[in-house]
Amino acid sequence: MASTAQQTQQTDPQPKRTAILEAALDRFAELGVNGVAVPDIANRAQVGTGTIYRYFQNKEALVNALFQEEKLRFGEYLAQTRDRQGSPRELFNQHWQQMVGFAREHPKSFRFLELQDHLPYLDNRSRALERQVLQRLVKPSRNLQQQGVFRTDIRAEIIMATVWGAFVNLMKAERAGYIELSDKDINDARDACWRMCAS
Amino acid sequence: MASTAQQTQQTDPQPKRTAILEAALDRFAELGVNGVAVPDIANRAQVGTGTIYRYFQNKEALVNALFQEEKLRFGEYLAQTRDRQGSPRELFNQHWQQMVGFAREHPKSFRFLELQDHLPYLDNRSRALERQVLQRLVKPSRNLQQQGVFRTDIRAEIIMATVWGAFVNLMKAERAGYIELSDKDINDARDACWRMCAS
Amino acid sequence: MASTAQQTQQTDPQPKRTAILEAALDRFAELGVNGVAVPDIANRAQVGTGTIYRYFQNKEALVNALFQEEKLRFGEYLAQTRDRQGSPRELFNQHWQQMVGFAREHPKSFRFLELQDHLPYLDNRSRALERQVLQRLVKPSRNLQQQGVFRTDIRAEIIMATVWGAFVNLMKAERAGYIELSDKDINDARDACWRMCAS
Amino acid sequence: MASTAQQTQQTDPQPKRTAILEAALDRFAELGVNGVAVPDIANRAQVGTGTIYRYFQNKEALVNALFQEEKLRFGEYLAQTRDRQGSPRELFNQHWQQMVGFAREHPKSFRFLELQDHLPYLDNRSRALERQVLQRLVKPSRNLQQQGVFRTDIRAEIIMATVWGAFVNLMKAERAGYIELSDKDINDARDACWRMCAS
DNA sequence: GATGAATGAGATTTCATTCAT
DNA sequence: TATGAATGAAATCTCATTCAT
Repeated sequence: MASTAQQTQQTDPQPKRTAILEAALDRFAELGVNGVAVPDIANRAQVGTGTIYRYFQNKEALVNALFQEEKLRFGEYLAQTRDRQGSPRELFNQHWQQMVGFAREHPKSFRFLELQDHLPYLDNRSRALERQVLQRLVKPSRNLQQQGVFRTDIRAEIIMATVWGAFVNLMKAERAGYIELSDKDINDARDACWRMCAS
Repeated sequence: MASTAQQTQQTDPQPKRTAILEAALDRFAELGVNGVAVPDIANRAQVGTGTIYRYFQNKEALVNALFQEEKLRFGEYLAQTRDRQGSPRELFNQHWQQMVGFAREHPKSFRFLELQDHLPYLDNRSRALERQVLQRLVKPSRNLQQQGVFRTDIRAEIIMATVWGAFVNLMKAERAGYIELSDKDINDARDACWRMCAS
Repeated sequence: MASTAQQTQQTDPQPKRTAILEAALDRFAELGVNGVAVPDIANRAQVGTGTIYRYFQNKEALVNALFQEEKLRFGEYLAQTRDRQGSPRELFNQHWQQMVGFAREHPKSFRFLELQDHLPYLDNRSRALERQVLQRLVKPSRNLQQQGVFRTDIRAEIIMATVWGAFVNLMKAERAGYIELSDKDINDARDACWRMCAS
Repeated sequence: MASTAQQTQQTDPQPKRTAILEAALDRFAELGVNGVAVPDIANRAQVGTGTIYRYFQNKEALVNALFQEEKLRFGEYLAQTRDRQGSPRELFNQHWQQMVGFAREHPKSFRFLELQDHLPYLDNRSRALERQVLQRLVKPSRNLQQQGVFRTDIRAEIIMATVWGAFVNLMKAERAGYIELSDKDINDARDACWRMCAS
């Protein structure tokens, strides 16, 4: 694709910033935010310690910037153009597949975003963004309710929180080594969630 | 019950240890394990800092001990004698209510156990215990499957992880201020989960 | 003297705090507040670095505490019981001698207090205390004015600031190696200051 | 004068150097030498950070260069052509007015030069220059002594240090907010100093 | 010459842990 | 056994200086 070709030609305008965020994601996903020292991130990013403080006011600001970038990346991933055709059931499956796809293709991002507790240091912008991305997940539920496909005796927010929680916990249990997830398992869970919502 | 009466008369054989664990839960639930300094725990427990190290080898051991105590408390809560009579649906509802009850009656315990990421420092014992308690949640699913009440085309572990994840995420979203949960919402989610599992 | 004997028997209730303040005065007097790192103070005080932060919230608080202790010490030095007899001129000379005595007996204290610019980091308490000690120097001027000994066509504050400034600058010039001060020089300056004020 | 007219037409041969020194004086006067980071000076001077190091070997060299420039400026200010006529008293008053004028017209310069402690980093050239400028203040005292106007029973250096110290301390107390100085106060102090010296 | 992003040594500060009492 | 003052290793962060452009 032309756009891809162009992208590869475009040079990152802030390669160090990018390297820092990548390194931070890498370490945070593995050890948690508090398990990683700033110089460790600098090392992995092949950057001086002080450089991190040129791009981010302090460690907390770095965490929030990373959180926001990854939440946005996640939001964009979910919004990827996809076949708008198909039955509601097929659309639901596509949605689910999108969630799986993100967790599989961006495992560090997923671990950092969803498997850790950031409440103690997230700033308002981060929390607003998280809310906003969650709202994007609520919308399809609401649409399906209006189409009479999803039950209407339950709030769309609750449907979303339930499905999303189910999904995240599957990933969490796999990550902790408590279960192994085959493709069938994931599809089974998907179908169970459909049953949960369908009228 | 006599045993209960006795228990209340029994003096705690290790009151300091208990005070430390209580204080630790209190602070950990609010600020996360890494947000709390050991002397802070000692202060809140009305105990010398060094005393903590008489009962626990180090901070990590304290975290693991607390995790295990609370997981056990949670397991026992779930196992509380209840009406074994009733339809499968009623039993499921009782189960769900048990989960809600724990989260409501022991909010600190719930936050600490379920809303934080402990993977980086949990030891084998803690992880084995978590597994074990999760298994207790799997069993009812398996039973209901064997009775033909739950669908059998999906593994009991997956059912459990899904329902449990749905529940935890509701609590998480409430804690983060992203949704407000009425009793109806919680019951709606319960019924949705039932639909998910029932054959 | 009995009081002295008692003092030597009294043990300092906070020997570490005292050692830290002593070490800090020592280094600050020589290199200025910004020329000294906290671990240097700790080393000289034979104390762990962290110990300093048990007694003082941060470096700035240490500077302010030291400033206040030394200002007080200076104030007390000036207030030392002395011969209340004697002519105004003799009293003035005693006053001057007191100032000389402090600068000579507590050279580090004098350098730290008077030859450095603390404005950028002094807190309100420190500034209030400095004001207060300066007021103690204003009072004798005012008294002598009321007795008709000092001229009254000039504000007591101005007299004080002038005499005190003259004295401090003599010490400063000596410290910088720009002049050498004999006893005669110091007495000459004293007499000059007397002429300045006397009616 | 022709030379002055030319000077105003001449473009500064080193405008960046001048901008750096101006910016440094500005910041140093306010925050002290150690309170100002080199890049801050560069920003205010509208100059790249590295540029500072083209004109000055390091920060200490910059401080010394600035100190010397300002001391010279002060020396020149004092030497400004003035009415050589007039009684000794009038000459003394003119001298005093010169000091006041410098402090009022070049407050940053005055604060930097006189209200801060530079001893720890002044180099030999700076200290020699300071001595030299002070000598210029000593000379008039010596002259007046030789004319029999000033008392001769006190060294000219002592007279000078005393008068100068009195003056500086008035300014310092005003700067610290400890006193407010009216024109009358300043003139009163001047007259007091005259009395100090006059035979 | 001029720049300013990048650097890393070094400063400040925290906190898990120890140990004398 | 219990204490909590003391510790210093390690974390966070700053800033004088360099160097590729």
